Amino acid sequence: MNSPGPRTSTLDLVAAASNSLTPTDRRIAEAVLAEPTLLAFGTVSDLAHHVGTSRPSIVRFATKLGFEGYTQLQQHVRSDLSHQLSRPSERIRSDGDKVVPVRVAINDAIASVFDAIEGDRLAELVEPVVRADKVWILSGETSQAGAHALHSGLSMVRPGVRSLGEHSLGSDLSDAGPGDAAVVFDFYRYRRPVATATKVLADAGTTIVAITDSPLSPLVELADTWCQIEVPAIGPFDSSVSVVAMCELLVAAVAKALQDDATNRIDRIEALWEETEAFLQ
Amino acid sequence: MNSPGPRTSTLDLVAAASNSLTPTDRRIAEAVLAEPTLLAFGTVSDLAHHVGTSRPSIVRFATKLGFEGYTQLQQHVRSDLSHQLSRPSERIRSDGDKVVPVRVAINDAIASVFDAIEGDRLAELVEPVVRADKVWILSGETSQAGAHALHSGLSMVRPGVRSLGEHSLGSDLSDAGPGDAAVVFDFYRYRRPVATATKVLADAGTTIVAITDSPLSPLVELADTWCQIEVPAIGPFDSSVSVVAMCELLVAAVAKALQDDATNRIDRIEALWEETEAFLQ
DNA sequence: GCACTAATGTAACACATCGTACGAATAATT
DNA sequence: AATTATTCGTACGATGTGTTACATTAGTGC
Repeated sequence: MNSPGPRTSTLDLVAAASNSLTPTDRRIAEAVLAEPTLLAFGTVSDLAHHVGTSRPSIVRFATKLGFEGYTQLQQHVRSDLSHQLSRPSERIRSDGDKVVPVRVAINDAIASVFDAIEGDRLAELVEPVVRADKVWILSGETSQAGAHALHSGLSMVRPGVRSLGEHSLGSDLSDAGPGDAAVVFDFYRYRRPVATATKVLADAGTTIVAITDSPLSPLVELADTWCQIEVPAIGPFDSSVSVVAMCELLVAAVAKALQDDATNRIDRIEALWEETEAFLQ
Repeated sequence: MNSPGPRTSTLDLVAAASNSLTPTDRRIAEAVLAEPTLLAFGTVSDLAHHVGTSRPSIVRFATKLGFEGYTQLQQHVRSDLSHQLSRPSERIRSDGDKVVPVRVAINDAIASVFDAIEGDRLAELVEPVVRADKVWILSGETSQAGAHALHSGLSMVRPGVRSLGEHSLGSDLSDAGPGDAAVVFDFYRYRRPVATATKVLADAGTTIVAITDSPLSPLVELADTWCQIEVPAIGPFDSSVSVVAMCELLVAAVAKALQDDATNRIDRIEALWEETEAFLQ
C-alpha cells in the first residue's frame, strides 16, 4: 500500500492485542484493516452498522487496544493519516536513493515477464507442458526458487511432475522420452550441468521449454520453445522474482488449459487439508 | 508546490471562490488551505476557534461554496481524501469494476513490499538475523518459494541457517535458544503447524521475525518484529513473488550489514565454483 | 448625521454523539 | 447438571454537534 491506510503504527496496536480479541472484535479489526477510512471518518454507529454489531462492542474494541474510548482511537488513526497525507513525496525521497533503483529494477523485470508472454506466446510455452506425459523441471542453483514454484504449482494441477536441482541433474533421466516435456531454467552464468542434462533430454526426444535471460543462452538452441526474461539484481545477488512470476503464470495457464481436471485435483487437496485440520480458520 | 499533496479538488473549489468572500471567509479559506485536515477531521467549533471566529461564520462559509451546510462540505472533503488515500490500484478497482489484471495485482504486491520496508523498518527486521547465532526459517506450504530464496541467500551470507518446511516442522527445534533468530512466514490460511512451531521457538527465547499478510495473523503476537505484505493471486493460486522479493531484500540488507564478512564468504564460494569449472563462461 | 445594508457574533434548539450500567445469552468449567 | 465467566446487546444519560433565528456592529450613500 503505497500507502493508504493500513500500514500504520495503529495497525501494530491491533496486532498487539490480537490475542485477546473476541470473535466480534476480530470482525471489527478486519473491517477496519480493510477500510481504514471507516475508522478515520466514521462514527461509532457507522462502524457498528458496517460490521453488523452494536455500538458498545466498538467502544470495547477501542479500549482493548489501550485507548480510553473510541474518540481517542479515532484521534490516533487520524494523526497517523495526517502524516501519510502530508508528504507522499518526501517519504519516497527519505529511503530513496538506495531503494528506488532496486524498485525500478524489479518493476522492469516484471514488465519483461509480461512482454515475454505477450500475445499467444504463453500458450505456446504451455502447450507442451499440458500435453506431456511427464514434466521435468531442470534448474541451476540460482533459479531454484522459480523451479520450486513451478514444481509445487504444477504438482497441484497435473501428475507426473519431477524436479531436478543442480545436484541431482546427473541421475534419473533414463526414463524420459518423446512424450515428455522439460522446463529448463538458466541465467547469466549458464551452468554446464544444466546444459548437458538438457541435451540428454533433448536427444531422448523430450520437448524442451527454456526460460532464460538471453538468446545467447546455450539452452536456446536445444529448446523447442523458449522465452526471455530479465533478472534484476537485489543487492549483491540475482533476484528470482521475475522467474517466480513467470513460473506462476505458466502454472496458471496450465491450470486453465486443463480446466476441470485441475480444479478437481485442487478440490481434492483442499478437502484433504480441511479434514486434517491443517488450517486454523 | 504542485506536489499532489493535501490539495484536493474541493480545496481548489475553495481557492477559486476566494474572490467573492468576505474578510472572515477569506481567513477561514486560508486556514483551510494551510491545514486541510482541519476541514476533514475538525468540527465547526474547532475550525472557528482556530480561525478566531464564530461557528455560524464557518457554516455560512460552507453554504457560500454551494453546500447545504458544514456537514456536506466536510463529507465532500473526506470523500476526496479517501480517494487520495486509496492506492492507485484500489482506485482502478473501484473506478472500473473490472477484474483486476494479474499485472496490476503483481505490481501492487511488489509495492506493498516496499511499503513494508519504508524508513528503517527493513533494518529492524534484519537486525535479529544479523546478530543471531543460528537463523531458523519456518514456512508453510504456500510460502516455501520464499523460504527457499531466503535460505539460499542467507546461506551465502552467513553460517548457521536452517530451514524447516511444513513437513519437518515437528522436529529439530530442540537446540534453538535465546541467541537465535527465526524468520517465519505465514499467509492467509494460517497454518497451525507453523504457528505452533513458532510458539516453541518463541518460548525458547528465540527472536521471532514474522512475514505475513495481516496483523491478525497468529504469528504477529509471537513476533518481536514483523511486516505485512500483499500476496497476489495468479490464476487459482497465491503468488510468491512478493514473498520472494521481500526475502531477497532481507538477504541484501543482511549482506550489507555483515559487510566484509559476507563478501569474503561470497568470494570464497565463487572461487570454489571457478575451481571446479562449474561455469561455462 | 441618518437610514439602510451587509457582515458578524450571541443565544437557543433539536439532534446525534460517545460512554456506561445493566441484563440476557452463550460458552466454559466444575 | 449446575455454576461461573465471558461475551454481547439494550437502554439511558451527559456532552457536544450543526444549524437556525435573532441581535449587534460596521460600513456606505444621500
